[in-house]
Amino acid sequence: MDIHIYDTKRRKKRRFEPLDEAHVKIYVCGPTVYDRIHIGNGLSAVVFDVFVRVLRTVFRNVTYVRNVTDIDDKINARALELQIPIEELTRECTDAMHEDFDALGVLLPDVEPRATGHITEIISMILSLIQQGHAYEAEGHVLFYVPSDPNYGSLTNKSLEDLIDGARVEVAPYKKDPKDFVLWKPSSSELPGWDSPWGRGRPGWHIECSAMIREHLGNEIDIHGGGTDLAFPHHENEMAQSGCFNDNPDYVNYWMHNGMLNLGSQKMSKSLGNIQTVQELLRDHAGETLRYAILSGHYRQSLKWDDELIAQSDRSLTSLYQALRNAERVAGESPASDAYAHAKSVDLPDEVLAPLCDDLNTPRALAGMHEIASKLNLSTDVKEAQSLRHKLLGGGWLLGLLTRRVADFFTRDASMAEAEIDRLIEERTEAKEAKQYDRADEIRAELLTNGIAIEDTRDGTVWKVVKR
RNA sequence: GGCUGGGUGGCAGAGUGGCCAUGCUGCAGACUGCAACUCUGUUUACGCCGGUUCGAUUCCGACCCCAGCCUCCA
Repeated sequence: MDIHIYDTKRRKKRRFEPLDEAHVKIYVCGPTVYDRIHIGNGLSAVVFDVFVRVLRTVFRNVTYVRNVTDIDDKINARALELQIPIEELTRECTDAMHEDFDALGVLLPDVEPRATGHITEIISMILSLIQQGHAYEAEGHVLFYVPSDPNYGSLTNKSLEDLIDGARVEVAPYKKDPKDFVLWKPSSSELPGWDSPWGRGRPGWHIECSAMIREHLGNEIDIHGGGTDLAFPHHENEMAQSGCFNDNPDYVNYWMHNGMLNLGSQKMSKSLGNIQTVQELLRDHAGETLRYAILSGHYRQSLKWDDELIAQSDRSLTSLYQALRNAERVAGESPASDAYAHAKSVDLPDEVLAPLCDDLNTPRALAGMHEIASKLNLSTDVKEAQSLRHKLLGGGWLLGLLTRRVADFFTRDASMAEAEIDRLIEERTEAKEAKQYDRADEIRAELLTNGIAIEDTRDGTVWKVVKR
């Protein structure tokens, strides 16, 4: 099946043609680790997680690299504030990030490089850029000389004049051109630093990605992803560095940028302070619900994040699980979607895979999931029900949903002991048989007070935990 | 100001030159002792003004509004 991707640089949807069919290479910018990640970071991770799942169903061999920025002025400031070593801060934050991503159903990338592990590669890349006349040293700094790159601005369609007009950045006196940006800067003795030809210092933000891409994926890659807020200046600068280094401005074949998550009418961002951490949200909501909420909008659109979205997502997700639960009466116990981890595209439902291949249209893929679920609810034939369930779970695998066992989904966090619930249900069944409906309803009300709702099926009564 | 991307029914959110998106919610009905689950039906949609067309929410043009980027940010 063909995959189509909206390419930020070309500003249109393009059919995806890998550089090498036998090895697809994708790189995505991960977060800077100095605190708990917020749900906007989670959005980016979930989006590319689904995209990589799709790539893997179509292509045999995919290498997915997602970096961790572990050297940065904010990290230094935060470590100072907490009075802990920088390494301790970044290690703890990275662990916490893994916890949060895992709760959102995000699989690990093949490689998760850290900036601090690539200082040698960074220095050698800077040396080459200096040799080629694209960078220069000034007062212990090394700066990229923007006028040396004829393609600068081509990713985000910016003209150099516009950049100067709108410049809010402070122009350091040692810059040859106001647009020049830092590749290397000096470190004081109390800050983390590495020896370099330009003295003890640390790398700039943009060069680390250039170096890590080259180290782990080579001089040309298929896809580069990240949040749309990174397009400028981060990716533009990265493109300048890698493009000039290789003399190939198209070293990235497809640029993909996810839209921002909004809280109220504004982008959720640490600098605005309007963030919700994944950890906070997980206190009240299942990670799978948050994932559904993220996938309910198209990745390039901004997503309005609020309680209503989460509540709707929870109900919608529940209806998918309900279809699986209903199907168990026809087709037997259901596995979780993880069982489909190694499925290839031929086994996966077209209703879900086709929209995902079309620029990752997750809202339409979810519509496909609900269409399958509706058919499953109607099915009374064992074979048909099993086949539909197979499709639903296959689609669930692609989206990273339906990962829990049905029984676990409905009976998680029960406020009563299961034995007690079973006893009351049995008592109610007896009351019903004796036509003592007042007593039966009384038991049902008592269970509901404890957050337990019951459903009478033709095969007996089942229960589930509901939000009160 | 420049550069991106948007404005769709109560809410969220796809999509299409004329035919059902989908989910949630509301209402009505079936099922049920009553409910729940499920099923069926259903209510005011396509920012505004022109143009092209037999026909536009969908194509073209103008306008209004919103968000992102132009500083660190997924």
